[in-house]
Order: sequence, then C-alpha cells, then structure tokens
Amino acid sequence: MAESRKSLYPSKWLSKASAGDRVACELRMRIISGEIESGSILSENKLAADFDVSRSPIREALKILASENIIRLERMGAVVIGLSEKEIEEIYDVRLLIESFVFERLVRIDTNELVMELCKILEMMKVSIKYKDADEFSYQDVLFHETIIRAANHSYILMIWNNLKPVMESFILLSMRMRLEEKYEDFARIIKNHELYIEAVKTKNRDLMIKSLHENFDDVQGKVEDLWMSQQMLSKGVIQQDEHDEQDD
Amino acid sequence: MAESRKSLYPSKWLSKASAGDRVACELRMRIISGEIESGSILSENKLAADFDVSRSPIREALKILASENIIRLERMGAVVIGLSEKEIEEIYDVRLLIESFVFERLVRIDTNELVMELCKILEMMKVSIKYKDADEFSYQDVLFHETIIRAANHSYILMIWNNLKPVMESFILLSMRMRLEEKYEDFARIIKNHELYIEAVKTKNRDLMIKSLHENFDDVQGKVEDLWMSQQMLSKGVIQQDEHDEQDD
DNA sequence: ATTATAATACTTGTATACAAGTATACTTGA
DNA sequence: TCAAGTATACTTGTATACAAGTATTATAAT
Repeated sequence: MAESRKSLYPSKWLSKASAGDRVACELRMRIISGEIESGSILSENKLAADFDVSRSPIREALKILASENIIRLERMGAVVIGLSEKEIEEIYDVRLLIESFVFERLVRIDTNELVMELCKILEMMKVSIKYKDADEFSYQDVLFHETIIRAANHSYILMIWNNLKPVMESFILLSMRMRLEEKYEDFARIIKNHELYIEAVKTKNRDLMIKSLHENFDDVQGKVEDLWMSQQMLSKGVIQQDEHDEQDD
Repeated sequence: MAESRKSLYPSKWLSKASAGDRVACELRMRIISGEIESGSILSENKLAADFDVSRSPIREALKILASENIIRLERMGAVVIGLSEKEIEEIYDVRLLIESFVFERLVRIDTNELVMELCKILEMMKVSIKYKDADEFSYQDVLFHETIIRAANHSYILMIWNNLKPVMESFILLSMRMRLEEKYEDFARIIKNHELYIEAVKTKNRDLMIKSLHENFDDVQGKVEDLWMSQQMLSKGVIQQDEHDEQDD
C-alpha cells in the first residue's frame, strides 16, 4: 500500500531534504498530532512500503525520532511514545531552562544587533497572522527563539535546542494551525509576549524576560491543553476527511 | 589498510554493541583524546576501509557523532570539531544546569532509595581506585550522576543527559586514566566531593549540592586543564608506542 | 602562461541482498 | 486438551550496488 495522502508537514520546508528527513518529519507530525497513537509499534518494512522508499531512509528516520524521544527503538519494532501533557510540560521546562541560561549570557554582551533581528522576525510574524498563514507564523516563532539561543554562542546549549527543535516545531505548527481556526485572538497575545521578550533583551531586564517567557508558555501550555486534547481527538477525523483529495508531494 | 591497533574504548563495554556503535565509540575516543585532530576531514569510505566494515555502520557512527557535536557533517566529508577548552566548559555548564534542575525536583520527593543507591556506587568507586581501575572508576562516576538524573524522572532532561553522556564518558575516561598515572591523589578529592553530594541529596541542602558540584567541576575543569593539554600532546606518542602490541577486539 | 572545458575520482543518498536472531503459529506426541 | 518442539515469518544489522551530484585534475585552446 503506497503513500498518497496529504502530508501534515509543510512540503516547502523539505525542498532540499533527504527521503529520510521527509519520513522523519512526516512521522513526527503524525505522532505528535495523535494520528499515530502512543503505544503503536512501527515496523521498518511496513513503513518502507507505506512511504514507498527503501529501509535505509526509514532506519534513518527512526533513529532521528528515537533521539527526539518520541519513539523507543526496541528489539522488535519501534514503540511510539508520543507527546502527552507530561512531555509537553517537560519540553517547556527545558526551554525555560535553556532560555534563562541564554539570557544570563546575553545581559553581558551587546544585544543591539540581536534586538534588530528579533524585531524583523516579529514583523514577519505579524504579516503571517495578517495573511492567516499559520505555518509561516510557526516558522518565524521557532526562528525567534532560535535566534536568541544562537546569540549566546554556546554550542552545547545549541545542541540541546537542536534536539528539541523538531518536536517543538511540530507541536507549535499543529497548535498554531488549530488556533487559526478556533482561537484567532490568541495571536495578539503571542505577539504581545514576544514584544515583551524583545524589550527584556533590549533593557536586559531579567524579570521581564522570565515574565514574558512564562506568560508565553502558560499561554501555550495551560490554556491550550483542552484545545490540544480536542485537536488530538479531531485529528483522525480531519485526516480522514482529507483522505480523498489525494496529492503527493 | 585494515584496523589492528589497540582500541582506546574499553572493549568489554561493547559486548552487545553493533558495529556502528563500536566505530562511534572508538572514533569518539580518538577525537576527544586529540589523536584525530580538530579540523580533520573524515571520509566514509576511508573509515570503512580502516575499520574493516561497510559504509552502513560508518554512516550510523557519523550520524551519532554529529548529534554529539564533535563532528560536523558537510557536503564532502565529516569535519572534526573535537573538544577544546571552550567545549569542555560548555559541557560542564550544561551539567550544572541540568543537575541543578534535577536537584530542585529531588528536594520535593523521597530520596532515601536514591541515597542508598548512590552510596553503593560510591563504594564501587572506592574499590575501583583501590585496584587502580580507571575505566571502572569512570564508569561508576558517570553512573553516579546518571542515577541522580534518572531519579528526577524527567524524560527530556534525561534526553539531554543521553546526548551529553557519550562525550562526557570519553572525556572522563581519558582524564581518569591520566590521573591514575600522574595525579593519583586527585581521586581522594573526587570521592570527597561525591560524599558531599550524597550528603546534599540526603539533607536536601541546595547550597551544599551546588558547592560539591562546583568543586567537582573546578577540579576536573580548572586544575586538569594543563594536564589535559599535555595529555593531548602525549596521546599521539602513546598511541604510536602501543602500535606494535597489536591486538584486535 | 592562462583560461575553458572535459575527464576522473570521490561524495552522498538510496535500494537491495543476505545472514543471524527472535517471536509466532503450527504441528505432533502424549 | 495441553506441552514440547519445529517451522515459518518477521526482525535487525551489515554488505554491496548504483545513481546523481560535486570537487579535482588534466587537457586543450588561446
């Protein structure tokens, strides 16, 4: 049975990616969206048939997903872990941890250039909302935080970010798409929080940074939980609904 | 040219490992010891010939090392990054970060069982020193910290640890072997610091924990720097000296 | 001598083949 | 009916083959 459904992951982000990366991105989205349920067992051969590629890229994809902690490689097949509320909280723990660490570094260096860059990204985010482009908005949102983290120039913190990023990205992508449909007014608050964040970086105000970060997370975490769960419930229905407008990437 | 030198990585730790893992461990040791210099370019084909395996496990190994940030995968060949002082400091930054985070979690739960486990490991460490087994000591040292981190039951913090662990392990392994030769008295201090750490966990004394952790790191970091550099200089000579007592794993 | 072009040698990514091991199902014997 | 053993089907890890792309080198023309 070959693959011919609409992909969850934005295909234009995969322009230069290998088959392994594509498979990883798509599987990640399906796992995080809940389409592939926690506890399911993925078989290399079956996946190879489904995605219509050989086992090599599948193996690569599974290794990637295992390092991201959303699947577990066992003797027989890969067990899906997925993202429960606990994992989502944990991811935000880590983000808080590393962004706080980074901020401590930033207060000691010149951040003018960084602030400029962040403002640019914020503008992009605003435009994305204006044109209701959830994917682009997500991209810029992730880029915003990555830009801050890169500014600290700390390769091992960046390593942690790189490990976390794909899962974060998928989660944000799904949650932003959902908000666009159901909670459009949320975007204003997200923008506001990012403005506060920039202000904190500019004035090197530690408390303000923590505040904006927390509010941003509480927003994404606490308030969205219910929506998220409903989204997970919905996802299967949504996918099935999309099933007939088949369109390969 | 097939491989036939004494391996830097303890072969008994590889009992059930795949060829890819073996290659990764061995390459990691050579990179961290400085035998393979930063900036070198590794070729899949050449490595496959050197290690006398096919490209598949080599590819796997390179992916692993790239995710650990000690090599960089580029269009043509893998560029060795290695561990300079900066990277070593960064690793300890991250350890401090995650172990502090973990400690905050530990003060809220019952740590009796953990303390027991840590005492056991500490005893093991003492025995290892007594019999001058640097490799076993390193193993237990790494296990000590991993045990603490696991106790926090935080999958994403554990993920970070798992990413960091191989490089840490290699570094500790090399530095403990060196101490055994040149700085035997250091071990007493390391044991002392670990005792303090256990005490901190037992009494949930935040300051004591930070103190012991810092002293442990300053020890490994500051004081060892010069030794480390001399070790890096030495490594090539040492390897060559070992070259003639060939012994496959 | 210098530049443009072509040939070569290496690179990555993917497909496929195979060996060794492990779980599942199917016998066969009591 | 149930236990033990065997066969089968699936698993992972590794080797090998190949296509497409990229750098390097050699050659040829000016």
